[in-house]
Amino acid sequence: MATSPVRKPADSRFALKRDRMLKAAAFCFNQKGYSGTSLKDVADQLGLTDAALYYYVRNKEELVYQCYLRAAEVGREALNRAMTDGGTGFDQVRRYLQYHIEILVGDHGPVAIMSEIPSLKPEHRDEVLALSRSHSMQFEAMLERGIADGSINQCDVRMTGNAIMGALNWIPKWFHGDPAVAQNIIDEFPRILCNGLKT
Amino acid sequence: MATSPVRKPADSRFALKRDRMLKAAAFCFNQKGYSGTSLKDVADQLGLTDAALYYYVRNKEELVYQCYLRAAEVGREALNRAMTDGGTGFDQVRRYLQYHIEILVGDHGPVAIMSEIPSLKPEHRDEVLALSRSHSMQFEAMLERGIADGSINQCDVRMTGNAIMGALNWIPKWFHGDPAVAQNIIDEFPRILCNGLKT
DNA sequence: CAAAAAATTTAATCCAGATTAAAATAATGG
DNA sequence: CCATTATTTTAATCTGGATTAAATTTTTTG
Repeated sequence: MATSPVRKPADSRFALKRDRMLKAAAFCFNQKGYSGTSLKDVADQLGLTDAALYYYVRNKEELVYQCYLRAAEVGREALNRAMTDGGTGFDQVRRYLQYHIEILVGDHGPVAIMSEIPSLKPEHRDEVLALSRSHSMQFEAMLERGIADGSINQCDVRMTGNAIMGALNWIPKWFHGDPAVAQNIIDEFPRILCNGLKT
Repeated sequence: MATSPVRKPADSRFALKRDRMLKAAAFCFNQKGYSGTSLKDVADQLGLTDAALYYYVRNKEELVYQCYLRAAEVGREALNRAMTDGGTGFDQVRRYLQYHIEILVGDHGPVAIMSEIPSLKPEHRDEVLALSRSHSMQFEAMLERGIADGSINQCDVRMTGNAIMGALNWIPKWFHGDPAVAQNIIDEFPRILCNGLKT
């Protein structure tokens, strides 16, 4: 039962296809919601049959779950990059937004909005909820560091965080892949969302 | 076939119950999405049977449709009140946000987020889409007036509008009716969202 | 190339939840 | 109190779409 020695090409192809699938799913979920998209919708995007998806994922619920995990990771990475970049709290917030948005609208393909966490099965729901909360808390902490170092105005970090996250989370609802618009978002959103934070 | 003369009590009761139903539906839709909520979910909130809902509405699709119409009207009213209030563009934006948010989180009960417009049947979809676009355009026009009168910073009104609307639309995703939080949102959100607009 | 493994499809099955029709109950008006 | 209308429930039906199993095609490997 020791893991088979190599199997490089097959595995990497599997991972690649699975990735494409998750992105196709994210795209559909963002448009029509989790329950609103059928597996056929996702399969169509890939030129596959709905049944084929089961080769990559246990069931539909696991598909959202994986999408949400990926979304959480994308957010976490943006946050981490921004923190290691250093600078004032304001700088970090600004960079976090830049990084996160670049991925949301960039070639990494669509990232799922976590808008139907309640539909996940309890264990998954709890896990994703924890990830989501953790992300919010880290962002709020970042805001607080900015307030402490004087780069960000005194404010209610909880509400400010909710406002900014809302603006981010809503992007996939109106952005549909036009590269010109993507560039516009990348250029404008970090500025717009940070403007109100300056001291 | 002339409309019956009076029938006051019955009609008003019908309208009232129908209103409650729309709010219950909006609540469910905001949590679990349109396709994700069953008619039973909505009926349970009202202490009714799922079949009873058909007395008030033709079918499930019409339920969302009505919810979205109400949401559109609520937004339009907030916008109109703000405009008739007058003042600088900035003042108007600020008041619009205040009015709209007060209704979103206030006693008027939950207002549906228009997050699944694609699920509507074509005629309804087009109509709601038109209302939604009209709202966005009016809001952007308001921003432009602010820029023209010097009360709002030069900015990309399209993106700024998208950012602010996103923050608003996301509120029902994390606000679940706690009055203390509601007050907090009312107090903070208009300030937060307007802060970045000032000249 | 031939066997084995991987990937996908075809063809059922199965079920939650929407919808409907008929029956039952509640409210109202004379 | 009766008759009528309004409201709700009970009990089917019907269907889209998830899921599964078996068969088929494609790819890999020795």
